[in-house]
Amino acid sequence: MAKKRATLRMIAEYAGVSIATVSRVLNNSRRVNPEIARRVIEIANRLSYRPNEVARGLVKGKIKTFGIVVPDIDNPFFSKICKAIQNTVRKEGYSVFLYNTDGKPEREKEIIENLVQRLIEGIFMIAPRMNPKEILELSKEYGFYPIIVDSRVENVMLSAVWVDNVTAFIRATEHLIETGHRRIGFVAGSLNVANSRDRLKGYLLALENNGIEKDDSLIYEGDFMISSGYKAAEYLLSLENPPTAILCSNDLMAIGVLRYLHDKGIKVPEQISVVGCDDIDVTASLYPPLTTVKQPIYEMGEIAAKMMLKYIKTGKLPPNSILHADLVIRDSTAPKLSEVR
Amino acid sequence: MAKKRATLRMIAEYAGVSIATVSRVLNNSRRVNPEIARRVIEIANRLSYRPNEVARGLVKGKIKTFGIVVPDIDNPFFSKICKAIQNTVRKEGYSVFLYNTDGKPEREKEIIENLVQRLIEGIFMIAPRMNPKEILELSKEYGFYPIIVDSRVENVMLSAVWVDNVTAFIRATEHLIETGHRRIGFVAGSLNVANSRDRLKGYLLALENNGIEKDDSLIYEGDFMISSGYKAAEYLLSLENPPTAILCSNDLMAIGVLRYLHDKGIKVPEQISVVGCDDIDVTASLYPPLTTVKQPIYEMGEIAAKMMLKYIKTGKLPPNSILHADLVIRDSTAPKLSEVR
DNA sequence: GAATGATGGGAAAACGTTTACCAAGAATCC
DNA sequence: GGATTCTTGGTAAACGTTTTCCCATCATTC
Repeated sequence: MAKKRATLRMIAEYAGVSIATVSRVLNNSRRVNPEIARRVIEIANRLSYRPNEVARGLVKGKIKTFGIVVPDIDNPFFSKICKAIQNTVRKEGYSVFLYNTDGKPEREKEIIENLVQRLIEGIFMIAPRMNPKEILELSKEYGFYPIIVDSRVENVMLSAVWVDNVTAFIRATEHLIETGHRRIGFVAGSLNVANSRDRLKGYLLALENNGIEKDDSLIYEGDFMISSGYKAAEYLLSLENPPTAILCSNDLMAIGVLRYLHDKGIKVPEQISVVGCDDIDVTASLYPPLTTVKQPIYEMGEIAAKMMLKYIKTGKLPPNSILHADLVIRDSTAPKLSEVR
Repeated sequence: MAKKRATLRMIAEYAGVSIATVSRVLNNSRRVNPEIARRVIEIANRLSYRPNEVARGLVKGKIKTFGIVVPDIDNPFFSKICKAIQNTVRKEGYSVFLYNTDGKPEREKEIIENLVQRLIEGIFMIAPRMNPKEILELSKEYGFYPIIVDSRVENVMLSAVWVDNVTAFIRATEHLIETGHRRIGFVAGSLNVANSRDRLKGYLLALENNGIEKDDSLIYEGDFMISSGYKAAEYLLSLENPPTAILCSNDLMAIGVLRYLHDKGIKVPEQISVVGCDDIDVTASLYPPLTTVKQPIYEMGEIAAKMMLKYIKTGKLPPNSILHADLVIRDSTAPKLSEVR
């Protein structure tokens, strides 16, 4: 059973040298006699020595690890970001702690405190609920380095990567307007999330630019889950004057919308157009394939990871990175019914 | 900037007592004078003291953390398991390291070594590629406690939770047979995964039980991703005598199959029936809603986590847990075309 | 050939905890 | 009232590293 793990001490004893020498050989942090080095390495291999990262962490005051704080790992958008981060930092020998907040702001602080106790070097805050200032303050108080992912931060000394959601949603809305729609339903995500507000803003700006009066009854606040898309569609179609197109703040809610429309036998895009956002993997395989705002998901995670790594190496705050999202037009949007007639 | 974090030492100094006393108060590991205790706690709060988990880990020889090793965190099936594990162990104060293997067996060993260096208490191996015996050996050599999730293990002293895939796929296949299908295509997952082999076995047993001769050309080995489902459908429909139903080893591949059928204008279920497996969230919202083998995904993760926690507490190997998977019949299956005529 | 410098090794402190052991006083027992 | 046990606080070792300092040796320089 579980033999005792090899330690520097053991190796030192076998090799007849001091612990310091062994450490130096194994980290080659200083030149040592090649003959001794050879012997030490040989013994270390024989004992299949693995350094105790915890002990190392204690003396270094930090451990080669980052934290990832994410609202919902079960959301394919977030899981892809996590995958990108994980894949990227792994190459530099970093591990990651994963924490789910279930979108609860109070959990975020709790988690950060926990992570700091573990001497992590940095924290990826994915779509955080806390506002940037609070995060900045905590980062100073506790001494960790935060990177904000998928959330706009301005006028705060914080590194972040996000996509320009306002422009993207102007584009998406205009696509609908161009194809003749004037009553466009909007299914927002939780409005305490900056992205949701930006997407809504893009939608409203596009309406304004095109001289369409905004109608609050066409705006529904969901929570990014399939079920809330379903409810949103139910609500929007129950209006006296229902929309001819529905723009959703993410694909999951768009899937819920499609589901409701299928259930009611309403044809997409013939009777109503639907647009999503994210372009998660299933989106292209839905029926009909969904027109959606394609977010550079993997890229966003990768960039965030690289920013983190760069900061660790140089100690310099990397500049923010603002990504662009394209609209990809598939088969869920078409000219408004009346135009077709 | 980043003030010095409070340590036991600092508290001890302020309170005019020894470090040991402070430690005892904060962990209330031994009775101390209530007056002193009060003072210590008060000071600890004032300095917003957080114990250094790394130092604690070093002396205890372990850190309150588990590792999760998963083939692909971006697969909704796995991400839900991870979420369940995370949610469950969190309540007992445990954190988790997350590692993606991309399904590469050599990465598994590498990751395990890395985790062990970090003094984790246990590792969740989700759908591992390594075989159980190897895992058992490693666990003894390195001294960690493994739990196998979503993979059958028999005749090996290892705790595991999995679902009875053979029975589930007998049921799924028989559903198809009952509705009149005799040429049933099978889209397998990678056959180096035990689950894939079990599902195939269930399919073959059902055919045998019903006197249907097996036809190897109807079996296609995919890799669990949407794209391979698409390719599988392409292949199966190119056969001289194509199947009238397609049974898939997971939902993602079934989505790919549906996608291909839509592209070719083949109606589901009128012209061909499709069955998936997993019942991931989108499944019910596809068009048509997919008939699928519903896996108790969250439950599996939760049970695994509870087994782990129990082991940590009692030191006793919990017995394996074999879960049942139900077929949920939705709209993607129907009597074979010829029966309808 | 003495002074200087470079090299390579070891001793020990440090990181922040937990905990075994010790000591002194209080409480209990007969 | 003396012996024993209990209580409660402190001292210091231990966990496994890294790293600073020091020292001995040897080479180099004038």
